[in-house]
Amino acid sequence: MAQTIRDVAREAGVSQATAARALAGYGYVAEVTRRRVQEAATAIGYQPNDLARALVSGATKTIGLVVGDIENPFFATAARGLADALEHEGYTLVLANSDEELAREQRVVQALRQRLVDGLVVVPSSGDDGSHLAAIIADGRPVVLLDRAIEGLAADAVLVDNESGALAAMRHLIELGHRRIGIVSDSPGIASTAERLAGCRAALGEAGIAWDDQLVSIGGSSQSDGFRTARTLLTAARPPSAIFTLSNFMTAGTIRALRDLDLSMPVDVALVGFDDLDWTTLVEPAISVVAQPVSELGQAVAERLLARLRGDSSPPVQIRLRTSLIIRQSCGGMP
Amino acid sequence: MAQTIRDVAREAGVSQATAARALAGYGYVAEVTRRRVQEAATAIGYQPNDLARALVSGATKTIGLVVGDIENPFFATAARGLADALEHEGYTLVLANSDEELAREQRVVQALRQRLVDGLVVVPSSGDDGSHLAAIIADGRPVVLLDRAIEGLAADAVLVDNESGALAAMRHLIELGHRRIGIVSDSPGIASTAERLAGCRAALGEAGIAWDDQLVSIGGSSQSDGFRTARTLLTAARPPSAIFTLSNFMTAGTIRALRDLDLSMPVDVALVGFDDLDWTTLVEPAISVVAQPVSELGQAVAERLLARLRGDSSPPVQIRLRTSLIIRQSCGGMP
DNA sequence: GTAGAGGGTGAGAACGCTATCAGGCAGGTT
DNA sequence: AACCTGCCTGATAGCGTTCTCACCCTCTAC
Repeated sequence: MAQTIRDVAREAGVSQATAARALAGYGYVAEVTRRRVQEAATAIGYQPNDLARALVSGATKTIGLVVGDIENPFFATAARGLADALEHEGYTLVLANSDEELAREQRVVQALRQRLVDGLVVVPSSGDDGSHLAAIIADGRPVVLLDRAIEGLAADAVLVDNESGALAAMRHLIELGHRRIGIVSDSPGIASTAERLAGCRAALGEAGIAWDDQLVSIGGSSQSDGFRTARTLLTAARPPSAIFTLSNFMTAGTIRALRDLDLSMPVDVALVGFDDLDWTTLVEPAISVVAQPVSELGQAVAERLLARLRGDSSPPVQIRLRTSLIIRQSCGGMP
Repeated sequence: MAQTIRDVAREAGVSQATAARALAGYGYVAEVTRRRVQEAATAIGYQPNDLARALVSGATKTIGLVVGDIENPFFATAARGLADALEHEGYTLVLANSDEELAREQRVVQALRQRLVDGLVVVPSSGDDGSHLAAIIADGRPVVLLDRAIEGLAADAVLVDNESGALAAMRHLIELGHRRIGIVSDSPGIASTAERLAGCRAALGEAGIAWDDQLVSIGGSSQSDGFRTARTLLTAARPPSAIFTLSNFMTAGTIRALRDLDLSMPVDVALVGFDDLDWTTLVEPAISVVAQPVSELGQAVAERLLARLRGDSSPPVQIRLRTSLIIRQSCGGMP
C-alpha cells in the first residue's frame, strides 16, 4: 500500500518527528537531514495522506457542489467556472445531483456534511426551505447559493438579475406589437423562475396588458415538460403570437412544439428564451435570448466562498450579475 | 463545531467504546444502553466524522472522475450515469477536468491519489502514457478507463465500437454515391479518435477509394478548431461532397462553417457526425449521427468499478458498447 | 459451592498526520 | 567553572473513528 511518513523516517534513519518537520518545513531541521529525508521520500515514493492531514488540520480542502443536474449545460458551465477558480487555491470539487428534489438535496447535503467539506455551493431546489443548509452554516462552514436565493437563509448568494432580464425580453416583444405573449415556465417553486415571472408581470403591467393565466403554462423542469406545455399553449383557442420561455430546457421544448405544429419563427410565433446555449445559434432562425454570464457566475461564487474560507465574517451578501438581451432572428426584432 | 462520539458517550453516561458499539452496531450492547445512546446522539445532533472513519477503515467511499471538460455534454451525461450508479452504493464523485492535457491530467490524478479515492474513472487524454494511472493501480486501487483505452495499461476499459461506428457512417455516405468525403477530426492522439479514423480508412478501402490526406483535416478538440478546419476543407480547390465529423464539437463547428459559406445540407454537402446530442434534432436539417450509448457507458463503468471494489481480481476486461447509425436529413439518405 | 458460559462494559491501541515539548550538544559569555 | 543561547532531535499528545482485549457480573450446571 501507500508509504507513510514513518517509512520515510526509517529509510532516512531519523525519527518520525524529524521526517515530518523536514517534509512539512516547520521547526528546526539541519540542512543535511532535510536533504536526506527528502531523498528518502522520493526514493520510496512517499505520498502524504491527505485524509490524515485533514483529520488533524480540520480542513479537507474540499468543496461540495450540489446542482439540479450536471447534464444541464447551465450547471455544467457554472461548475466549470467554479472548479477552475477553486483549483487555483488547492480545493477539489465534490459533485452531487439533487434532481431538483428537496428531499434528495437534503440527503446529499447531509452526506457532504459528514464528509466534512470545507464549504458548500448549492443551487437550491426550493426557495423557502433552507434548514439543511442552516445546519452547515451552524457548523461554521460557509455556504454560497448559486443562481437561486433562499428566503431567510443567512448565506451569500450569487444570482443573475432575473427580473430585469425577463422584463427586457417581454418589453421587446411588446414593442414589436405583441399583446398575447405566452410564457412557458418551469416550476415557480424555483426562486429564479419566480423572479422571472415577476419580471414578466412588471412588463405586462407597464404596458397595460392584463395578466392572463391562460397564456402561462407551468410544468416540470425537463425539456419534455416544456414541449408538452408549449404545445397546449399553441393549440389553444386563442394562441399567443409570441412566446417567452423561462429556461433553456423550456426553450428547446418549445422549439420542438413549434416544429411539431409546423409553425415557423418569427412569422407565426415570435420567440425569446432565457439562457443562451451554444445551439441557440445553430438552429434556424437563431434564437433571441436573455443571456446569463454563466461562467462568471461560477467564478463569483468561488470568490465569495474563498473569502469566507479566509475568515471573512461580514454579513451575507447577495450579488446580482447582469443579464443581456441578445436579439437574433427568432423574435422578428432584427433589422 | 461538530460533536464527537465522546460527547454522545458523556451525554449518555457510558464510555466512548460503548457509545461506538451502540451506534455502529457491533459487539454486545444492552438494549437499554443502545436506546439511551441513540437518544443522546440525536439529542446533541451527533454526525459521524467520515474522515476519521475513512482513516481507520481505509476506504473513503469516494471515486475520482477525470474528464476532459465537464462542459462537454458527452462527459456530462456519462458523469451523470456514473454518479447515479455509484450513489446507490454510497459512493460520492470527486470531479476534475484535464482540459485534454496530459500534464494537467497527471496533476489531478496525483491530487486524487493523495485524497485516497477508493477508485478512479478516467477519460485519458493520451492513448499511450498511463504511468500516472499505473501508480494508482499499484496502490491496489481500481482504475476504469472511460471512452478511451490506453495501450499497455492493465486496467478495465469501457469503450464504444468506434471503428465499426465510423465504418457504418462512411459506408452509408459511399452508398449514397459520395467519393470525395471530407473528414473533420480532432487530435488522433485521443484513442477513440484514432479508432474512428481507422474505421474511415477501412470503409474507403473496401470501396476502393484511395485515402486522400487533402480531405482529412485534423485540429484541436474545440468547436472553433472544427469550424476552422472544416472551412479550410470546404474552400479548397476540390471540396468534398460529403463530410463526416468525428466528435460533437467537430459537428457543431462544421455546421457553422457550412452556414458561413452558405452551403446547404444535404444538397451542397452531405453530413454525418459522431455522437448524438440533443440539438442535432433541433437544427434543420436534422443531423444524421453515429449515436453512442453515453449514459450506459457511465453505468457500465460504475458496474466494473464496483465489481473491482468488491474484490474482483480477474484480468482487466475491455467492454465495447455498440454504436448505431441514425439516419436523418443532413446526409440525404432519408427516403 | 465452584466452574464455566455468556452478556455487557471500559480501557486502550491503531490509522497517518501535525505540532508541541523536553532535552542534548556545541559554542560563546560571565 | 558555571551558565546561557541557539540549533537540532526524539518522544509524545492529540484529531475521531473502529475494534480488540481484559474484565466484571450474573446465571446455569455439576
